[in-house]
Parts: sequence; C-alpha cells; structure tokens
Amino acid sequence: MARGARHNKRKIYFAKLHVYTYICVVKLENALLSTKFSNEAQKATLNILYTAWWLKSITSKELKDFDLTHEQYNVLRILKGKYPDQLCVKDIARRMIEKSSNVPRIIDRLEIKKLVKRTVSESDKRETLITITKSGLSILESSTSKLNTLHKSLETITEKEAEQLNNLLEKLRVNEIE
Amino acid sequence: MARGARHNKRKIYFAKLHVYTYICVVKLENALLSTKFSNEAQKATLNILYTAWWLKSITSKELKDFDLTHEQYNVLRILKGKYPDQLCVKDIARRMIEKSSNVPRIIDRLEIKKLVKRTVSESDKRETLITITKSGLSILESSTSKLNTLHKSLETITEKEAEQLNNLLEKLRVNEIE
DNA sequence: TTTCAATAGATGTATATACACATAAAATAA
DNA sequence: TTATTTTATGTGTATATACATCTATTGAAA
Repeated sequence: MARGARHNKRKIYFAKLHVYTYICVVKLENALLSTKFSNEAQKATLNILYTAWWLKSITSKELKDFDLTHEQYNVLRILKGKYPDQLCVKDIARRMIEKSSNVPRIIDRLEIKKLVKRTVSESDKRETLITITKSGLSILESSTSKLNTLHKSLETITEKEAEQLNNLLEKLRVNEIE
Repeated sequence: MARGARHNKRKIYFAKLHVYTYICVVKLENALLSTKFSNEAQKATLNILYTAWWLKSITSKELKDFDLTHEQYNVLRILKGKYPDQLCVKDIARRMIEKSSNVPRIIDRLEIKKLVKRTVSESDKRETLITITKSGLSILESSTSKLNTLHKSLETITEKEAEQLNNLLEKLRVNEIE
C-alpha cells in the first residue's frame, strides 16, 4: 500500500463507461484492476502509459472549449515558439511529442479553421512554410491560459521531485536506440 | 545537463521522417528541440507524454512481427489474466490502460483473426462474453516472450528507482479528479 | 404489471497514428 | 549536363481514440 493510499477513494468519471463513481484510482493497481506486475520497472512502464493517457484526457477536455485537439494545440504552440518566424512541416514534425504524428494533416485542419497559413518556400520549393495567424495566436493565448490553471493543479509534486521524475524518465530512455 | 548527458549522442530513427541520424535524444530538450519549459513540473508532463510515445513505439515494433497492435495485445493480456474465465466487454474496458479505448472494435479485429470468440451471456443477454482462443493464447505467449526481452533492456533503472518513479507518478495523479 | 431509467454493447463520425507510397524538387554522382 | 538519389510533402489505408447515438435488455419506480 504505502504512500498515496489515503488519496485512493475519489470520484471519477469513466468517459466510455458513462458512469460517475467513487473508486480507488490513484494507485495503478486500482486504475487497471490488476496487481500482477512482474517487477517495479514493468509496473513503471504501465504507470507511464496510464499517466500519459490521463494527462492527455484532462488536457483535451480543456481544449474542447476552444475546438482544438491536443495535437492541434501542440502544433500551434510550436509555431508560436518561433513566431514571427515560419516553420516548415518537417521542423514542426521534429518538435512534436509524438514523432509519428502526421503533421500535414494536422495542418489541414488548422488551415480550415484559419489558425495557420501555408506558403510554398521560395528558397526550396519542396518546403511548405507554416505561419500562425492572428486568430491562431489569439486562440492559443486563451487556451494556454486555461491550461496553465490546470497545470497549477498538477503541481502536487515539488520542484525537486519533478526534477527527480525527469531524471528517472530520461534514465529509462537511455537505451533509446541500440 | 547533469546526469544522462553522456548517453546523449545516439543513433536514432525518426519513423515519419525516414531518416537515421546520430543526434542527442535522451534529454527531453533534444527530443523536442526546445529548452523553454516554465518549470520542472511542466517539463515532467511533456517528459511523461514523450516517454509514453517512445514506449509504445518500441513495443509496437516488436508486436508487428505477430500482426498485433499495442491495444490488441493489451486486450489479449487482460483476457489471459482471467483465463479460463471469460470477461465481458465492460470488464475488459475497465482494465485497459487507455480508458477511452473502443473495446468492441478491438475485439472485432481479434475475432477476425480468430484470437478471441464472442458469446452472448446467458445470465444477462446485454453482455458479450469474450474468450481467448488457443490460437490467441499461443500468439500471446510468443509475443510476450519477445516483449520480455525488450523490457529487460529497459531495466536501466534499479528496482528502487522504479519504485520511486511509480510513487512520483501516483503522487502527480493525486488530483485525478477534483 | 406497466413504465421508465439505467446499462451493455454496437455503430457512426471526426481526428489521429502508423506506415506505405506517390510526386515534385533539390542535391549529388556519373 | 544528365542520371540517380535524397528530401519534403502530400495522400491512401488500416487501426485507434474520443465521443455521440442507437438498440436490446435489465432493473427499478409508479
């Protein structure tokens, strides 16, 4: 049991299951209804996957108010990082969290909503340069402000613990490629 | 920089970018080509999302040999956990890592490949009971054995560190629902 | 018992992922 | 210069996610 146990009983909503219920959710055992983990490292991989899903789902819920998906938001954020410079599709792809994201198609959706603009690069006509529009910047600002509020509520770990968490994740990824 | 820095220069393959190249990948800064994190906690959320993507992608690569997706594997694993008992769709859904997974459709694909069987529950005709077939058990066994080898290479952190990682992730999720 | 709400699962739609392949342009080799 | 390879992007397909809605069944209330 150990730490965290006192936080276990909480009200949660299973979107897919259409049910609000008080159950134990914080411990991974409760989230997955399983106690069979071969070791702590294997449990950690499941814990990372589950936590990532959880982070994405609470973030997406906020972004819904702005008619943005998590990935569309990510592209806008990347574009703003270099604004007013433009970025080509490949440069955006390199900065995406999920490297296999299909950036041209995410750009399609953003372009329809007039949040970004495509232009062909003059120096290299293969490249498509993407510009975030005023409208894009504006929606990014308000959605970011909303997300910042959410992220504050996530500061349940200290700066030092977060640093430790970052180090552990990076240590886990040491064998990123053999 | 701190720890892990010595591991930074590695050969990696960007699936989408069709390119093998030696670059620094272990530190999140290098993976996302960004150094602008407002604090360690915010960096940790990105780090979790990126690590989850990385874990899924290396796992999926192994599962491809067995014509299984990460999610199909997960369903088979859940079914084996209760074997020879059957599980209904809702019970599988509750055990999924990603709670919004559309289980009936994952079952569809597994059924086509004859790895699972559907039967209507006698006691409650709304329920569909899922059984893993001999073929499903066999493919699960060989794929699990392949994944175990992969997971061994992931044991770059000690048991104690993994435990610490689990505790930090669970502490982060304390505000799982307000 | 009849009615109505809740539940289980299937299905439809939009978006995203994962990956193959097509096309055009640029870079390099012959 | 011409031919070949590489690069950048777009597109096609299968699967998955996120979420809404439909149907059948169950269970509970009137």
